[in-house]
This record gives sequence, C-alpha cells and structure tokens, in this order.
Amino acid sequence: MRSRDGRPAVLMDVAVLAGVSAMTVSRVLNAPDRVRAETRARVLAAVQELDYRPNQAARQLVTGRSGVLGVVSIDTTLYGPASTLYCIEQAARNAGFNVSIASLPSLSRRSMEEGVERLRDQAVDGVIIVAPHESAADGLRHLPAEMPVVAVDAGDDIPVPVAKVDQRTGAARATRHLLSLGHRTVWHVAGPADWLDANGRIEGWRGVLESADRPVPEVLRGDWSSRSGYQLGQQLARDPEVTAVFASNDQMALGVLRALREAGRRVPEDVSVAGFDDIPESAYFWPPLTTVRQDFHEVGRHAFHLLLDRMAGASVDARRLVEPELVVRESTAPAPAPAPEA
Amino acid sequence: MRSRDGRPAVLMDVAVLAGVSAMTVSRVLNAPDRVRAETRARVLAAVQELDYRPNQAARQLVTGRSGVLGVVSIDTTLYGPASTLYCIEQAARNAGFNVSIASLPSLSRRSMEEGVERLRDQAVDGVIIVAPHESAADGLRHLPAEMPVVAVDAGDDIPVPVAKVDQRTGAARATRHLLSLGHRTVWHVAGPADWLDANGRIEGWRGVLESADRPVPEVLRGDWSSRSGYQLGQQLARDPEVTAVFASNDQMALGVLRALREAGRRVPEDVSVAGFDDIPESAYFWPPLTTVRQDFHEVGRHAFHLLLDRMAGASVDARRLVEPELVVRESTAPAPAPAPEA
DNA sequence: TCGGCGGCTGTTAGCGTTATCGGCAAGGGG
DNA sequence: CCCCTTGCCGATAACGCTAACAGCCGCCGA
Repeated sequence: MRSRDGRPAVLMDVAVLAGVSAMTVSRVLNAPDRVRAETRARVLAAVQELDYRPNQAARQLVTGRSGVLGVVSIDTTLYGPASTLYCIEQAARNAGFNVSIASLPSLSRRSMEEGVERLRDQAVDGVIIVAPHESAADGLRHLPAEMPVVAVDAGDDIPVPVAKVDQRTGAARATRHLLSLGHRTVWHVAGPADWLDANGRIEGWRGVLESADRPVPEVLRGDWSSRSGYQLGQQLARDPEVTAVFASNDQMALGVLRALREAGRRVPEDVSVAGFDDIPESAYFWPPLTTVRQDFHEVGRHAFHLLLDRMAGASVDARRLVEPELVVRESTAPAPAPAPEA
Repeated sequence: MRSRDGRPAVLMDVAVLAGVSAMTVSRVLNAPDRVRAETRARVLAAVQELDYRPNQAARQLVTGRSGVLGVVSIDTTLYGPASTLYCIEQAARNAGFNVSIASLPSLSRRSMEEGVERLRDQAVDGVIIVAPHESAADGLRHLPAEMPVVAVDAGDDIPVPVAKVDQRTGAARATRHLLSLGHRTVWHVAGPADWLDANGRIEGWRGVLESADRPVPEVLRGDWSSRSGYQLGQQLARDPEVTAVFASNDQMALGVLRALREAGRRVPEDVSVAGFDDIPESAYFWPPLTTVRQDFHEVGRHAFHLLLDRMAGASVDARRLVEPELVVRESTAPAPAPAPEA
C-alpha cells in the first residue's frame, strides 16, 4: 500500500498513520529501546503497511554516513583479487554495509587516486584498496587524510593498515620443500617486477637458497599468464641442470608444465614444479600441482575488520598477516639421480 | 584550501568566494551554458581553490537520482560472472556511473530479491542481474516495477531486457565440429540442472545430434568444477564407445582430460574433448583445449547499454544475443578407426 | 505538598542541493 | 517611446531525515 498518490511513503506518512511525530518514527528505526513498546508496535505496523523505506540520501545528509564501503581493485578478473573482493563483500554485507567498486584500468598512481576520488565523491564511509603494486604504494602515501583506508597486499612503509598474505613465508615453504626433495637448487619463474607479491615471493625463494648455500639462478620474469609461463618454460627445458622450478602463480606453472612436457622432460620424474595460489583447477593439472594456498577469504575478512577498526579511530599501522599453506601434490618428487658422468 | 574551519567546502562557500549566488554555482556545474562565460570562469576558479566537491546525498535528495548502478550477481569468483562484472563496471564508469555490487550467497529467488532490495534501499538508479538460473527467473518476474532492471544470461520469458551469449549456437558449433571429425556421437558433461547456460548448451548439443540422426547419450551432470569433470570423466573412460566428449565448461573439461589420461585413453587420438568458455588457461591445458569462446566483455557492455535504454524508458523486451565462437585447438581430432571386429 | 527526576514524545532547526519562479537589464520591433 | 523578448542571475522553498532541546507525565523522597 502506498500513500501520497502512489509515490513511495516517507517518514511523515508513517508518523501520521501511526499517530505519532516524525521523530518517534525515526527513533523506532534507529534506537528502538528509547520508545515505549506499544508505540513501537504501532509504528512498525504503519511501516509495514506503507512499505516504508528510509531514504538513505536524506539520512546521509544529516548523519554524514552512507553505509557504503568502497573497494578499489586491479583487474577483478584475476583469481586473487576476485576472491578477495568477494569476501570483503560478504563480510561487509553481514555488517550492514553496501559495497561499491572501482576497478583500475591501469596500475599507475594516478589511476589509483582516480578510483579513490570516485568513491570519495560517492561519499563512501571507507575504502579498501587492492592494488599490490609498487606504484600503488606511492599513491597510498598521498591519500586524503580524512578518509579511512586500508590496503590489501601492500608494502610495509605506508601509513594505512594492511592485510596481506605472507608471501615470503609461502615462497620459502615451497622452496624448502623442493630442496628437501634433494634438488640442488630451484629456478624461479616470477611475476611482473612491479607487483609486490611477485617480489615478496622472490625474496622468500632467494632467502632459502642463500641460507642453504645454494646457487641462485637468475630470476625469470613472467606476467602471470600461462603464456609467459610457457615461454619461460621452454627456456628452462633446454637447460639439463634444471630439476626444480617454482612458479610465482599456478597459471604460469601450467605453462611451464606444458613446455617441459613438449620438450620431453617428465614431471615430476625429471623436473619438479611448484606453483602459488592453489586455484581450484590446479589439483587437476597434469600432474596435479604442488602449490602454496593463499587464503584470500581470510585476507578479505581481515581487510574488512581493519577498516571497521580504522573507521572507529584505530591506529594507522595495524598489520594482519595471513599464513599461506603448502599443498603437496604430484608435480614435485625427489630429484633424479645425478647424470652418470657427474 | 578549505573554508569553514577545515570542514570541506560546500556550495555556499564557493558562491561567496565567487561573489555569486548558490544557484549560479549549481548552474555552472549542471548547465554551464546557461551562465555567462566570465561568471562561469570565476565560479570554476573558486571551485578549484576550495577543492569543492558536490555533496551527492544532497543532490540525490532533490533530484532523485544517485548516479549509482547496482549489479547483483552469483559467485563473482567464477570466470564468467567476474568478467561480465568487470566490463559492466568499465562501461558504467565511462558513462559517469558508479557501481555497487551484491553477490548472492545462494541461488534462491529469495536471496536474489534480497540483493535487489539491498540495492534499492541504497537508491541505485538501475540494476543489472547476473543470475543465470531457473530460480532467478522466478524472482525476475516479481521485481519492484518502478526499478529499471536488465538481466544477463536469463531466460526469454521474463519481463526485463536480457543480454546473453547464444549458448545453443555455441554448443551446436562444438558438437558439429566433433561430428564433422567423424565421431559417431558426442557425450556431454553438463553443468548443474538449474543453470540456464547449462541447459542451453544441452539443447544445442542435443539438437545437433538429433538432426544428424545420431544416438543421444545420457547427459552427465557436473557442477562446473574440475572435480566433477574428473569424476564423470572416469565414468566415460570406462566406456570404449566414447570417442568424443563435450564439456559444458573448461574446468570440467580439464577434469575429463585428466580422468581419460589416467585411464590410459589418449587425447585426442582415442578421445576428443571440447570445452566451453575459453578461459585464459585452456590454451595451455594438455592438450590445448578446443573450446567455445564467450565474449563476456561484449555481454557486459550490452547489459549496460540495455540498462541505459531502459532507464530512458525503452521497452521491456529488448534482447541482445552475443555469438560465441569455436576455438579449435589440439584436444579434438578425427575419430579413431573403428575397432577391427566392428 | 512539592521539587525533582526519569521515561517518553514532540518541536524546531538544520544538513547541501536543485526547481521554480521572478527580477533586472539590454536589445529589438512597432 | 513603449512593450516584449531574451539572457542572466538571485531568492525561496522544498527534498526526507535526525540532533538537540524542550515539554509532559507520573512517581519518588523530603
């Protein structure tokens, strides 16, 4: 049922129908226990009957809060960001927030600031930034001060709370796993140079090799795509020294697998391969991929709660590290016996 | 620079600084040509100097428009919905809209209506629904009438504009391709029964088999996951009759590939396999997967423009079909010679 | 009996914008 | 010379809600 000749009911309509003042209706909705039970019931009945919905714009105009959170993110088509976004959204919904998104067309500081601006103009109550790039870090240092912001997977030297997966530990675990299988060293197919995740994994990998006193092969730079993994894999396949490869994500690992196979090198008998992410498909690669599972959902949840804290005034240097987990499958195996003449 | 002791500048501050009335400032922002160039310049200078940003809530309160579009979608972690969402967002941004999302935790009509409600309460100007389910169709028939809505990948008998990929044609192409390679018939690993896409593909597949007068094997139901493809693939691998399999998405095709290989059946020499979607990885499966490419981006764009039209009052039964494209790679090959005793 | 206090509800005054109407000056036609 | 138009701008009144204060009533203790 509607009042006012078909336009949606407003607070005043409810008040009239319930025989109370507008303020009382407002109270019923925002602080129910400050209204006598009987009155409250009458008001709620009126609300129901008129199918009344509070006008958020009006409420926001006076309270200054919109109940909307913003997420600015790079390519939400990628598995990681998509999962993180999804989980942020779930957490936010449960807490009564809506979520607006701003996908970044590029990785520049400028583009990131544009995304934040757009959200700010929309008057979001806070922003979560999913932009694991060096260049983004730059932007994160020049944010409008009054806006609560947290970052996902950002560096450590920025003035906003950060939720992230501990990339170094993850990479270290994968690398140690390969060494423990008897491989002399481990080659690394990395992600793009401006991705923090990529660099964190390089550090983890290199750290283990160095402290175990192993040779550190040159880093091979991919771009996260299977194609790049394939191309670099072809390179690796030519070198008979290579018995263990750690790829910085599962897609590149897939490319490596294919390149090795095409070159006649068996996985895992001749070469072991490990990935990173544990995308749902990797258990069905051939062979099933040993990889490092990142709990993106956990990261999303953490990010959301950090933002909540931040909005409540918490300090700017909170950090939330999520531990990744090594998932051993069939793409890694003991190193082949050294060639006879060695 | 700020005015009013540090709080953000409002329209009135700009007006005072520029020596004009508030209304004139408003006009400069919304209908620039109705203001003398000189005045406009003065106002714009003041805007700049005060770093003035219009308060959207106030504007919305009086105009009734928010400049925000809503997208309600199932699991945005899946490749298809994620791509569609991404592209909707791009298109919306370019047209000056923001986008809010509501991911659905379940596929029920109720859950979908909840998503729409949430967005409606947020006062979005329109909604795009990405919920390719039978159950969603039900909900689509009971939407608040005054809200502009378009659907992605929905059925045909609903009262909202629809943008979708022509699933039947896609499936038909894959099936015809396999028949043309000499296979007697084609087995089908389908998606969940309540997904429209899954059913559309079944129809396309069945249609081709029937009109070519081939036996129609029983449909095998998966759940889109590689795991389900793997399990059903094991079943298929046991049947020596099976020489061609069409899976309803690439993930399940991956599972099928693995099951066949484990059972000792070579792909494509013994069995041909085709998928659907053309996810970025499928070119690096082993063997590289023949599949049907869906242009999700195109769908996203269409959906957005349909919504724009709808908001402008266009009819409710607009339809936009996107043609999918067969991508032939190495997982399909001519049928093996019939067994000697046949 | 009265002041005071606590529980409940109403009144008033904005929040920052745009719609609407109206005014004023300059210019053009009768 | 006057009237009417046209171009530009300003005053006022909403839009729908809540913060802040004010008022009423009944009950308590003094």
